[in-house]
Amino acid sequence: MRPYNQYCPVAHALDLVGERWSLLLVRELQHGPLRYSDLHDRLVGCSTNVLASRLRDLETAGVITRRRLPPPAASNVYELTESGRALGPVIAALARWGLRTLGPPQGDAAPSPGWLEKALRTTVAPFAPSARIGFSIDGEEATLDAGAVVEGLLDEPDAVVRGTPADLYALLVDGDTGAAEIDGDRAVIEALIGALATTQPVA
Amino acid sequence: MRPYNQYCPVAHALDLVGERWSLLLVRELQHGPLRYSDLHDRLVGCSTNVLASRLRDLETAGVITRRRLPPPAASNVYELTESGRALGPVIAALARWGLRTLGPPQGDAAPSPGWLEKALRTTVAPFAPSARIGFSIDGEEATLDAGAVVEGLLDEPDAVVRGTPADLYALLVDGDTGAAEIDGDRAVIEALIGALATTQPVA
DNA sequence: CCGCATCCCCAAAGATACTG
DNA sequence: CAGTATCTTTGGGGATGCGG
Repeated sequence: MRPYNQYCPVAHALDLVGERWSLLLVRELQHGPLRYSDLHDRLVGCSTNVLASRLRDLETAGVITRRRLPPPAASNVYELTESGRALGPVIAALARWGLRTLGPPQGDAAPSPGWLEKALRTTVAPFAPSARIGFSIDGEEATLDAGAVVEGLLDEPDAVVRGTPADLYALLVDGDTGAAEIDGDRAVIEALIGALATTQPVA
Repeated sequence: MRPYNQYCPVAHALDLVGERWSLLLVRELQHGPLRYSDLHDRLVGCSTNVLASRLRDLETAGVITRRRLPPPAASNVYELTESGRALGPVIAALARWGLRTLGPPQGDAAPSPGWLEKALRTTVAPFAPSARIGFSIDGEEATLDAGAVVEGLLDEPDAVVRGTPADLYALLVDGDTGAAEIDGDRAVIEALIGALATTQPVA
């Protein structure tokens, strides 16, 4: 991309990660290293040449690293550098803003495995209260435990939320406590909703 | 821009403000409404057709509004909507990440009027301790007062920082307390540096 | 002047085929 | 699997024009 040529941290950041697909690529790598074809599968619509170009640019920018796995798994994986992981607050801020107008998930949406864990990690975890909240949504299970997200339902949660993706959206975005089934301490759920509703984040 | 077609808040946010110049345009409007030609002057390199296109798209997206000033100042101004103002955390997160690799300002840089106030507001204010810190940098004066930024030097500050833009950069980004001249309570300056450093590990 | 719309040109994105 | 090569299409940059 042609640089903006402005001495401004925002412009400089966009010089590095402002191109099309760049931040979505970083988003995919936030949950662990991936191979080229994994990335190509997840970034539907991103053609191979564009993906290769972005990987090169982001490596030059110091955001990602290419690493060759040791035999017998002789393949390359891409992973975030420390600088790339530092983009977490940027992704989270974008996610929270995007939620304002995203709208609830449509019924025919078939999310990919691990979607719940990733969704909680990027948009909810940075603002979560120090409680243990389990989620069982449409077959996926994850637990928000004092700001961290783990797979499955941990023992002795303060509360557990069950329902569909649309129920989860209604609960966390609209604050509609009637949609999902809530077991346990409803106060921690209210606290979570309140934390998400306040619009002064960035952790 | 062609949409990403992903049910993801990040992708949706980028569908709305991910195009070239969009976020820089929002950045310019963060400190008050501006006219078309004002924006064109500040976004050097953004051609007129692209600027007009972005303004239309952002208005459609509900991020900005066009308003006709009453006579005799019969001209249009553009200003952020509530949704546009909600992009503040996104801009701030990008700014903080961009600072990691931006580097100190070059000597021949002639910043625009009000740069200090804007810089403090976007990158420093969200993380400032509850103190009154004055800044007198290269003729510009501003005060950070319990998270708010005002023009000029307020009375009875806890501390005052004086120096060049490069000194300010060295102080706030590198944590180099030797560059700028610091009057008053150095502890609040240390607290500010600490608050900036905790969420922004400099490479 | 201010606020764009038009036109032209080139760079970048999308799609597909192909190769080590 | 991990890209490169090639082609087409879209979008941005720059200049100009033009009505209010």
